[in-house]
Amino acid sequence: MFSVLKSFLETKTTLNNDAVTHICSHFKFLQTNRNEILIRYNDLAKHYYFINKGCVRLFTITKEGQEISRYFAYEGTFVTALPSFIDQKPAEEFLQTIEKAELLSISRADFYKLVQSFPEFAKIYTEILELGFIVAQKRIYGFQGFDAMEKVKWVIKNQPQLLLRVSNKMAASYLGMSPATLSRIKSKL
Amino acid sequence: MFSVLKSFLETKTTLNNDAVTHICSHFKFLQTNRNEILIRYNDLAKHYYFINKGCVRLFTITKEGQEISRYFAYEGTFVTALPSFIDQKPAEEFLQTIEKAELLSISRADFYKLVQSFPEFAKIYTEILELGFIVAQKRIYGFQGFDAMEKVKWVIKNQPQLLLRVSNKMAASYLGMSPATLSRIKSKL
DNA sequence: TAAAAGTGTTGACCTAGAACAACAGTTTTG
DNA sequence: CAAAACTGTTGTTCTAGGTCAACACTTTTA
Repeated sequence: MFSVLKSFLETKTTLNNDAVTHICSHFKFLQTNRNEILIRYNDLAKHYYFINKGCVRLFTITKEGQEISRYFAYEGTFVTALPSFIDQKPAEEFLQTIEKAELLSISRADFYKLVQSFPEFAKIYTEILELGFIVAQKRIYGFQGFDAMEKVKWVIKNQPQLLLRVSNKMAASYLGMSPATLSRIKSKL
Repeated sequence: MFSVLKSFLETKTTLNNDAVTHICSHFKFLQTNRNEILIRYNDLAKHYYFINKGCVRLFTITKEGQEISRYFAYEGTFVTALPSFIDQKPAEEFLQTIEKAELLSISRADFYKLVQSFPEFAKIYTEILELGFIVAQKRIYGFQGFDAMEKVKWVIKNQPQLLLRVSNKMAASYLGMSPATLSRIKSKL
């Protein structure tokens, strides 16, 4: 049950076995179906989720009612509505499983307690932030000035999982184009 | 000379006077002209800069030779090519003053030494990362699905300094539109 | 398991904004 | 301070990609 998280902690840190077990003990196991909502638009993000299995999506809805995908997270990574988790303001986004998933959830209070108690765990948080920052940067800047074809090539290169695991519709909204355009582009390679 | 940085540290942390002075002693004062390049495309970011006065821009150049602005930083904030600073890989972007500026620079080694020695300074680094992350998020998601007019309104609301201090050309490239389009939109409010 | 709802693909049309160009200021340079 | 280089604005033209619609599949629901 904690094996994925354990090996994550073991490869990322030098925490000993007891510490790892102690950290894991704060996580609650969570089975979900497809399309289950974990965080709603007006919620405060109260938990951090570690993905054991499955795929989780962050998205919003425009005033016209259209879903726009922001981010996809896969097994072996942490995910939450981070700005809300940090500042405890309304998320203004949804967190949703898009496949049957197994998650480990930790409360915000426990998470920060661990950050305070274990410098090695704090390091993981810093890494999450650094990585999140870098991925966000790459995403913005990688797309700037790209036409539709270039965006698709970019995503194939930088996030190869995406087009394979995610529906065309969701991928298209992530890429900022209509499903029709994405479909046409894929047919031209 | 260190007054802006000092008051920044004092409002953000509970560091005592000695610690603040000690931290400041690691920064080197730097006067620059307009349009001076601080970090080049293939450089590794070796310094963090605190802006005493002036405005600093992060940008890249497309293969067609067009400059694309990524980020603008103003007095009282830290700036560098952060992904490069973190990973010590080539910046793949330029850091440039766009006004006469007064900067305080600290070397990467000293910066991380301070992060390690002063938990309160580490907290500042965490805040920089969190804020950087949140701003980047807002920027991506704020723009998603927006047409040109909406982007301009967004930037007026969320980064009011931008249109006032930055040339139309730079602002347009930040917003992902041509200078002509930005000009036309401004004329319609 | 039949009906209903959702998804991917393709075709026809249309529009937001890019590209190009001309010109008036403004700033830089020698 | 004259010439050269840059910037902002506006008009004209052109195109990438959006919208709408039709259809075949697939998935969900009752």
